[in-house]
Amino acid sequence: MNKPKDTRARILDGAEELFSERGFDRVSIRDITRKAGVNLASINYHFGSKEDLIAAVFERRVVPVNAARLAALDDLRQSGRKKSHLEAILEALIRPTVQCSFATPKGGKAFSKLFGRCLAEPNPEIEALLKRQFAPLMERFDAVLMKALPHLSRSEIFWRMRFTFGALHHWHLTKDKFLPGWLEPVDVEQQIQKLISFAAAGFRAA
Amino acid sequence: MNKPKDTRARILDGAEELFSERGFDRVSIRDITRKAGVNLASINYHFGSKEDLIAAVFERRVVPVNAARLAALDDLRQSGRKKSHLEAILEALIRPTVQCSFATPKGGKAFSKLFGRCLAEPNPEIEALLKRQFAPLMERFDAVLMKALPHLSRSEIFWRMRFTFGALHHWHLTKDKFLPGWLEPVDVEQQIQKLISFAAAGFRAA
DNA sequence: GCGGGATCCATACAATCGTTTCAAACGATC
DNA sequence: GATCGTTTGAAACGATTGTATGGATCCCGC
Repeated sequence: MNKPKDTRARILDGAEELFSERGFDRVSIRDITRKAGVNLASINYHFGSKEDLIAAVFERRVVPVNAARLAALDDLRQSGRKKSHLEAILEALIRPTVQCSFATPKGGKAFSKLFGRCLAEPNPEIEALLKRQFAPLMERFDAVLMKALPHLSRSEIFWRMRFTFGALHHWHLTKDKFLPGWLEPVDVEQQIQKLISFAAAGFRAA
Repeated sequence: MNKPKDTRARILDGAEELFSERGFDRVSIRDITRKAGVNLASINYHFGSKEDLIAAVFERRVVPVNAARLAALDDLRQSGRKKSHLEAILEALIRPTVQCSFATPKGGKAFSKLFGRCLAEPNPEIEALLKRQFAPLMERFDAVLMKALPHLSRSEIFWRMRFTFGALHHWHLTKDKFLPGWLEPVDVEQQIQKLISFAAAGFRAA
């Protein structure tokens, strides 16, 4: 068994699942190593500290998602006409996360909650991480949206962007919580579409 | 100094501020008692446990806010015509929290963050508290919205309500975070209006 | 002014936290 | 097969956590 090299990966997987369920502070080093079936000291050996493990777990998911968002934005600029559809811009923001949340058989559920949780975490290091990962992203979306909606002020776009992000964030965080029994099930595409059309209408409000 | 009776209140105030800044898990009993200038044992004496203190801090703010929401909904039904404005319904949901967030000179900032944080907390007791406080509220809003928007299915209303709540929640949580320097300042009424018009447009989306 | 319940205080407790240590086991290289 | 750096293992560290205890102090009704 116990292949030599995958200790790192097993820690990351176990940590992601536990973090997404309980948050960073309510999961101990011992919980993670127990779940991953590795030695207690291996987290500090491979990652340096718990904080650094958190950052590694976080970045493993967020970096590719944000890269996909920027790539979608680039595709939009190249292929499309001068002014992009509002819906297409919002899709570039929304689709990568929602898709990733539904995707990987085990990581999906964890990713969704993890992603939502990071935005709510009081941990100052996480906050710095967020800023680093999202500041350039937001600038790009700001610029594109200002071209698509020239009648809106920059501040107005900022707030509507924040509301949109809030809807997306809260959906991730409560993805499978507080759901009433009568609710009709939705697949990935329907969920993406619901988010896009809600946000697009919000951006188009008078 | 040290009036005899206000130890409880000083604990609640100090705890609220600290909780809202750092979250429940990153604040110790000792942090709270130190800030409140009271003895270490007084939290367990007055509240029983840290969990119970959290519940007390939470309910002190949320109960009156949710009561105000339901009262606003009642006013709407009595004074208005059979079908209520969508905007008026959303105002009943949004105004109490935003107003409370801007209101009390010191509690306002804390309330806003505290309120946003509760919705993101992994603590299972907080989750139960939330369910107890918000389940009846959501049912009432569901019913009113179904009358106001009869062409939407119940599931559709559920999701748009959740997106709206997400925008509101995220606004609370990041109220004074990640704000760019060029952003124009907004007062209470403007902020409420922005939230309402965004959400209303989302509810009216095709 | 005195008894008694409520409150406060200093301190101790057991448990758990993240991290460190150092020796043992491993894997590749020559 | 000896030797190297890398990885794992069991145990212990000091610090911090929430809570419990028992005596001092206060306040109010009699």
